[in-house]
Amino acid sequence: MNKELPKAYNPSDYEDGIYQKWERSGFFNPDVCVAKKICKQNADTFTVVLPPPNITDKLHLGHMVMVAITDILVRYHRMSGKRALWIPGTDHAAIATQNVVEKKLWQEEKKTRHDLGRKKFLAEVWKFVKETQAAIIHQLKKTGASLDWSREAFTLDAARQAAVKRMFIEMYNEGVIYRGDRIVNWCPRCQSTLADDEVEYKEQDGKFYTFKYNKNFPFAIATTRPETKLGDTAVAVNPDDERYKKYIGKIYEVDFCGVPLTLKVIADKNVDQNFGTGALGVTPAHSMVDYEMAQKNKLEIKKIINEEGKMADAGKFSGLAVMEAREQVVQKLIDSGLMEKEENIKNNLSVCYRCGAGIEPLPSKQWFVAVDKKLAKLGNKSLKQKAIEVVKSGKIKFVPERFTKRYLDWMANLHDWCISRQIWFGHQIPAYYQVKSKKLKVKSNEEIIYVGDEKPAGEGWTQDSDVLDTWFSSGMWTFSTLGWPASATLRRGKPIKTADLKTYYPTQVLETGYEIITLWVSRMIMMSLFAVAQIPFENVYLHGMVLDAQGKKMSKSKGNGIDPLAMIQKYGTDATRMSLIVGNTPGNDTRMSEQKIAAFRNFANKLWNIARYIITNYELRITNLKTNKVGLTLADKWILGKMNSLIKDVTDDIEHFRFSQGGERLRDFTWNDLADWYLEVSKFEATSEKNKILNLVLEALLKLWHPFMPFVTETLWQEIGHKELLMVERWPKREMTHKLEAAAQFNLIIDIIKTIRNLRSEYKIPPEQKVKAIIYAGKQVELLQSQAELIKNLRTGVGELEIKPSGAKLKQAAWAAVGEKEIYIPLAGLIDVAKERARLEKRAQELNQLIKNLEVKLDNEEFVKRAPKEIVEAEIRKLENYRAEHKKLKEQTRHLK
RNA sequence: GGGUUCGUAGCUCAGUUGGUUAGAGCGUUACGUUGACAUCGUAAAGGUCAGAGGUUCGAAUCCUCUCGGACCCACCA
Repeated sequence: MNKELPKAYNPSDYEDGIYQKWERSGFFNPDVCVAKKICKQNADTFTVVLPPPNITDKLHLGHMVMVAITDILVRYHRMSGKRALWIPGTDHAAIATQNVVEKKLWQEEKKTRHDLGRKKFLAEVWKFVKETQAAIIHQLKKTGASLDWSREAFTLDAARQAAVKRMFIEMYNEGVIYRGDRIVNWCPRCQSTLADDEVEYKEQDGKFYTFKYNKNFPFAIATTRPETKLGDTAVAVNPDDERYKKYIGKIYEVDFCGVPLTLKVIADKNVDQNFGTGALGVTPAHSMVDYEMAQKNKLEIKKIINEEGKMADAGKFSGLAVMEAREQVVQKLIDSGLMEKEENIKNNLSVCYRCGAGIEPLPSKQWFVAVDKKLAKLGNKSLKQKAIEVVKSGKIKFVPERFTKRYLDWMANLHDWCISRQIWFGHQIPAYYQVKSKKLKVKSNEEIIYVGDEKPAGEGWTQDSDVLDTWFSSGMWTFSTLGWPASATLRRGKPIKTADLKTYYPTQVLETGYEIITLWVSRMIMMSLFAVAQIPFENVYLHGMVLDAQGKKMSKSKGNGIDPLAMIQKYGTDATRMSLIVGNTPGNDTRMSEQKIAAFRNFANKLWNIARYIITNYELRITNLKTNKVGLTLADKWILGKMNSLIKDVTDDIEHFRFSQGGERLRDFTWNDLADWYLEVSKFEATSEKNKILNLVLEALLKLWHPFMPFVTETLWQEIGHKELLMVERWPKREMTHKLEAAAQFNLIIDIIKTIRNLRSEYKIPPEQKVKAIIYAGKQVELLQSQAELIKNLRTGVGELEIKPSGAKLKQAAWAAVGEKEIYIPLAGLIDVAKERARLEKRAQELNQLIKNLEVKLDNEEFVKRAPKEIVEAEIRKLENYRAEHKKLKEQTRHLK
């Protein structure tokens, strides 16, 4: 006996200490591994960047899925001798973070950001950032993530700020970034633009008006917003619409409610002939769709609603609120007899997700990334073309594959990416404007633009007050974390590599959620291709979302998230991780329940007790683990064979991202093969080789389990007495040849034992009563005789065991067929003959049917001709087996009389 | 409206390119357990693989449609 271990594994007693040990070892950093000769200088690299969690919130279970899966990969590759690097970091999440702080500020002090001013407000934001950042990092460590903290990054730290600035400047100089007009979603109350995904749609009752602009205009149009018609510059109809064909191309000067308009009739196939009058007034400045039409047809853009949500440049309506203007326009149309119809309809109103105010689409100057611009450095292809190419050619693979299609579809329809945001927190755009004259109020097109690292010398320069879309900086995450750009080596037009970038790029896997393929994955691909002329990662593994027990999305706003830390505290990190891995297949959502975590807590304890049993009963840390083949029992060969194929299968599973299957496979081996059978056998087989085999199996098992359950395995590894860390032990290889024969033979023993137990249970034989078992073993006599003691010992309650080569006459007996063998256990007086007969007859009927079906099948010429040979042969064998079984059945039924 | 995807045991999900009698965990029920483990053991019950049709010697798996759910995109002028 070596050492006392507690009866149950209590994770919280060990986890923090283990993580500290790992961290202090420095082995999370592959450079340290090389320096300490854990892996070779020139070993392959395996790099992953952690998708940086938003600092708006603590981690939820979705993050933990990501961490668990990636940690399996990283730990596996580290143990396989690679230079494994996993880079941690957090995302500043510009809009989201600013919103959180603004909300807090309003709740606590009833102040807006404008009350504080930019500088003070940003100080508040940074205070918040520091707090949540620390919480997130604490959580990441609790999950056991083997992240290299020496390379920790933040999308808004100094290095990343420099990188972002450089990227912007480079893209601007290449003409990929430009400034232009665009319709934005403007919230008049928040005084800010909203991203498309921040717009919510609310169904409401509205009115649908049909009217003519004036008497001179030949036909009527329909709209829900008559006041915007003051900004119309065209009327669009379907090119196939017979009613309006003759008007296409004509220009009308009309007086609309006292405001002069110039309207061109244009054709657009997106106009629905059956909706309204089949004609619509085009308002380029205040509708996204209309703006696009205006661009296509080179129409004038007339802005008639201002940032306050009031009419402007709209004749006598100027200064009115939008709703007032609508009422007046409607009244005017009715008075002049132009209104043809007013219908009540339901329509979707765009509202601000934050304040619920109606959104006004407005034209505004924004910065864009041109995705269609052909670039010399990309071989005269555009970012979009290149980004499609690298996926189509298979350089970047998606797991599961179906998301490739989603990516390609989305990319194909990609428009220029608007990267400016009218908020304060984030990367301020490194563009400076100089107005020609301070006295004159100049329009934007009279500004001089300078884009660069510093404010240029001279009078009157002001920096663009906008900041960049948060995805701009996170799009650079794969290379900005690896030291891009090293300003010293910076050369425009050439791939730039610093030491890290050279060594660890491109990364191997990106593990993320499928919901951000479009937002993030696509941007990373484009930006990496632009900046370093390489793909950012080779594989994109997409996990599903973690849903709550009701199948609802866990979200901060709903507050239905399960706190991972609470689960870790209660059940341990390993159990929590396993519950997220098993039953979670790529791309599919998974529901989470505490019960499932509890099940894996039980399993961790099982593993603990397996090790505890071995540690307390056997000598450990034997240096020479080479087993002597002569001394091996059947069970030994069996478990070694099983272990051998386990190593192969689990390795294969991890390599192919089948984490759930790998975990299940390991659990089955550990629980069903090792604990239930081999350890039980070992209690009765005190052979000389047992010690070695148990050492071998336990150590290999701990290694295989380590990526999945790092804490309990490392703890046990230490308890065994290893000074080195399991984390950097070498991944097991198949060492023994696969003992197929032994496997089949021992499976037979297992079947026999199970059968005896079943019979005892079925016939309610009390446990203390010994029975006599007679096995008609056929050709397996020798084998069974050699295992006779084992069969008696393994809780079968067999007192006397007879093994006979062939069938003898039976009296009253229960029986069971085991493969081709039979076991008879004469139990006079205890047997329910009627029940047994019924069972036999039922089976005989089943067999009859099966045989009939097979005969029909084999008579079918088509089948014999066309089915693969092996299948036909298998079917013939099957038929023979069924017939044999049937024959035997009949005989046995006779014995039961 | 366009697209993607899913529907398998009471619950949560596996089921690799079609191929013997469709699996696991949890839950349920019964029985058991003083020596690694009540965080345990042995077993049982529970499935016309959403429905209909088709392809095939053979379909949970491929195709079409219907029903139901999830998500993404577009957005009703």
